[in-house]
Amino acid sequence: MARQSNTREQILHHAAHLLMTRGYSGFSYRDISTQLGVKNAAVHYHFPAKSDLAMALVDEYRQVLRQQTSQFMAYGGPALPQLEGLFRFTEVQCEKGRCICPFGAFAVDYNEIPEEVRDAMEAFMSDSVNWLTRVLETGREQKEFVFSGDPRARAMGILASLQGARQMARIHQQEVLRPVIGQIRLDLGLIA
Amino acid sequence: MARQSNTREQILHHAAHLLMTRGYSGFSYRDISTQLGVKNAAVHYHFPAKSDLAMALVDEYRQVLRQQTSQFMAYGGPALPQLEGLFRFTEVQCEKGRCICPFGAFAVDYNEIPEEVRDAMEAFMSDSVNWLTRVLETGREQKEFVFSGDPRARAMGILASLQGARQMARIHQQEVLRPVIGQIRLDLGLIA
DNA sequence: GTCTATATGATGATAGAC
DNA sequence: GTCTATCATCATATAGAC
Repeated sequence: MARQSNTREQILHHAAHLLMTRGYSGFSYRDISTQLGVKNAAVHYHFPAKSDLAMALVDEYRQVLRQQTSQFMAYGGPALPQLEGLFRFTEVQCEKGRCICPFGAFAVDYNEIPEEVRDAMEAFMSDSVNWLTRVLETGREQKEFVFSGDPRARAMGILASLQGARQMARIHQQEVLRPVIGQIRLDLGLIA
Repeated sequence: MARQSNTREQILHHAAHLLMTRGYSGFSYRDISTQLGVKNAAVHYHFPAKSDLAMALVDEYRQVLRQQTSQFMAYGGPALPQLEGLFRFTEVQCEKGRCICPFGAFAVDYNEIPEEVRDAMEAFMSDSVNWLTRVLETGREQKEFVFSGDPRARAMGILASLQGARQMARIHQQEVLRPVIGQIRLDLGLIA
């Protein structure tokens, strides 16, 4: 893979942050270009339309998750560290300025993004649900987790909790993410 | 309370829908005025700034929840119907064109709304958490629910699940809200 | 009291300079 | 290949007509 230009990387970096803090229709090319010290049209060179930038952002976020999950998917192994990795990943992203999930941001502006991006989001979400379902199944087989019901439904419930918690955290004065994660642990029999 | 003008009500109605489908910074006064057959400035008469409209939207949504909860808060009673009411309320809102929670929309655009609105949102969220905490506590005392751990943490977990599920539902092809609600029921001992 | 005409600035995007 | 000058359009918001 050819090395991406520095400007392109910087654009993606700033755009990812802006997406999480202001939402998709809440930031402009000018916001990015100002921080980079160039004109907004320079951003248009790297990403002709805003939807191209959206597509790149989804791809990038997808790769981040893949880096954390591909190993497990390929080789199997203990399930608990996988789950803990998901918790830590969420906590770290959440603490950085109370950022909401890029996914949540796109979900809100879902009707304003092109179908191509929506498909990528759907694929991303399917991957996430499949991965966590597999983690839960494996963990239950190996007696790491104790829970009843359908693993897939539980996977969806956990992902929904985390996503919702990240949004509530932005509004609520009180801590949200920590108790919600504690709750998930409890329901998986991880706390005596 | 003096009766509100018809135009004002209509503006609020359309704005509420637009908020849930396109997000706060995803709709404009023109979007509203066009649907009403007037000029955008007419909307500015009723709500001088967009933040005034935002404030009214939060207040309105808050009243909707109060209508469903005030009775319980005041008189006590069986907890299960309260919880079922929350589920039904969420399902109905979600089915109407896969609308996300107005709250989730505002959370994304949190950095673009004035402090006054943020305070109202915080108050709204506190009310919601307090209400559900009380429902869970009462339900556990009356043996309607069976669960372990802190009722408040569980209340936050449930609300986060529902909010996250509404967003996932927009993206995911597969059904999300139903399995997530099923999961909540399971963890409250409502399914044998 | 209610709405329309108008202003001012920001937005995404194009054509062309270096 | 990379960026700047410029555009048409849309945003929120004001001043003033009915």
